[in-house]
Amino acid sequence: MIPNLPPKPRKTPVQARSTATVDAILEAAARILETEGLEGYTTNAIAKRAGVSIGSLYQYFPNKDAVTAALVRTDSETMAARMEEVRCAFEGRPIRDCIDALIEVAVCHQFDRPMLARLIDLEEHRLGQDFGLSEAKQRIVQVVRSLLAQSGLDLPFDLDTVTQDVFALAHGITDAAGLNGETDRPRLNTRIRHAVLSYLGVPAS
Amino acid sequence: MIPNLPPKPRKTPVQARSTATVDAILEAAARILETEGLEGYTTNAIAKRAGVSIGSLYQYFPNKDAVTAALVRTDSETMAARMEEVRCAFEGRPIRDCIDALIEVAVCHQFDRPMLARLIDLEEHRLGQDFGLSEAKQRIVQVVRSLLAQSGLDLPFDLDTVTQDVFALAHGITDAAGLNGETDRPRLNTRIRHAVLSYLGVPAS
DNA sequence: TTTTAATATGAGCTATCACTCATATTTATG
DNA sequence: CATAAATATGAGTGATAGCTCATATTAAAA
Repeated sequence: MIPNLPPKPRKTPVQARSTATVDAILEAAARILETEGLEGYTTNAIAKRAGVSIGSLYQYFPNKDAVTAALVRTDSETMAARMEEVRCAFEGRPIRDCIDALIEVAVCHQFDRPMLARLIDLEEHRLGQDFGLSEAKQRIVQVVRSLLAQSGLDLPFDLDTVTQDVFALAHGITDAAGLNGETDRPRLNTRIRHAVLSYLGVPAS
Repeated sequence: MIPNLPPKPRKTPVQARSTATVDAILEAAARILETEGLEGYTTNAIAKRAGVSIGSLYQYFPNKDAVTAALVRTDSETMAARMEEVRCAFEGRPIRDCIDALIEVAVCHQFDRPMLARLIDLEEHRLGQDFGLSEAKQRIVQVVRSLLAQSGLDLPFDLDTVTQDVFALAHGITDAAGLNGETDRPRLNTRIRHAVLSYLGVPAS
């Protein structure tokens, strides 16, 4: 008899079509962020581009931020999975090769849709620790952290700092390149590899 | 008799009090972006925090974007002026020292108000080439570009690429540190200096 | 002082956005 | 088939944002 104040969490899709609806919504959300930016990023626009009614959207997401959070989470988990996969595949092989492959993954993730990556990043920080966004991000960081820990390299700063900085500088270079309209991904990879390896103090090949 | 379709450009302040009004508006805009983010960044909120009526705001800015553009321009011009000043002051002295000082300026600009810097950056790109924002940014880049050109260093890539990447990686590291809540600026300077110098191939001291 | 220009005000208009709900349709279940 | 559960719909609602305008106040000009 207690008036359910927050009936927030909505239905979880059980049939195939509702799963498709949710997928379409997230895909549409990403495309709108990418092409229209935050200005055009409205729930009505998302539903429309998804080919779904606005009512359907709110049957699976309690509010707009929940859509964004789901988008962020999907994005992070995809990234985490790819990074872990690479780490696993390069077990035992030279660190340089693994770093190369990880850079490839990170760049691929951010460089093809620079505006989307940028806005997802922004929203991720705005939504903060709510919505439990950070788990996947932790996994991503952990891949690189453990790689560096096992590398035997003489790091210029403590492990966590180096991990963070390597991510940050790669992210910064990719972001600038993407917004600058560059399209040559191998070249970008080369530059980032140079920045990362020289930061880490790995001697040039 | 032509119906002035775009009566957009508003009054330019001539008296002292109106100049103060404009300044208050821009200062309020910055503070709101910093503390409330884009959510709370409304013209009514800006006017309120500036201690000014909403009508006054629209007497000097044709629309909201014009306020943002003015904020971005002010920000860029301040940065450009400081960079040029440093460049001038370090004429003839070792490149390493000049780079250090430039990093100091850049970090100071971004690290103390990370959220503001981030959102200004975002809005700068959204407003694009309209509003003539890019002039100051060009000046900023030119300072580093010319420094590198005269350095005699054997750069790892072409001059423009290196200039862009050095900015981008410093920006990325600072951004991450700021959002991470770090407060130790000297330490951050050290890390960025390491990243920049090793990217440039300057031998460790 | 009188007149004119500059500046300031804020209630209110319009558009739009996040979100609801009553209803309809589709799928699963017995 | 009949019944119930899941899913889909979209017009409509309340709130708020950007912005206007008629009016008031202050400062400069004559």
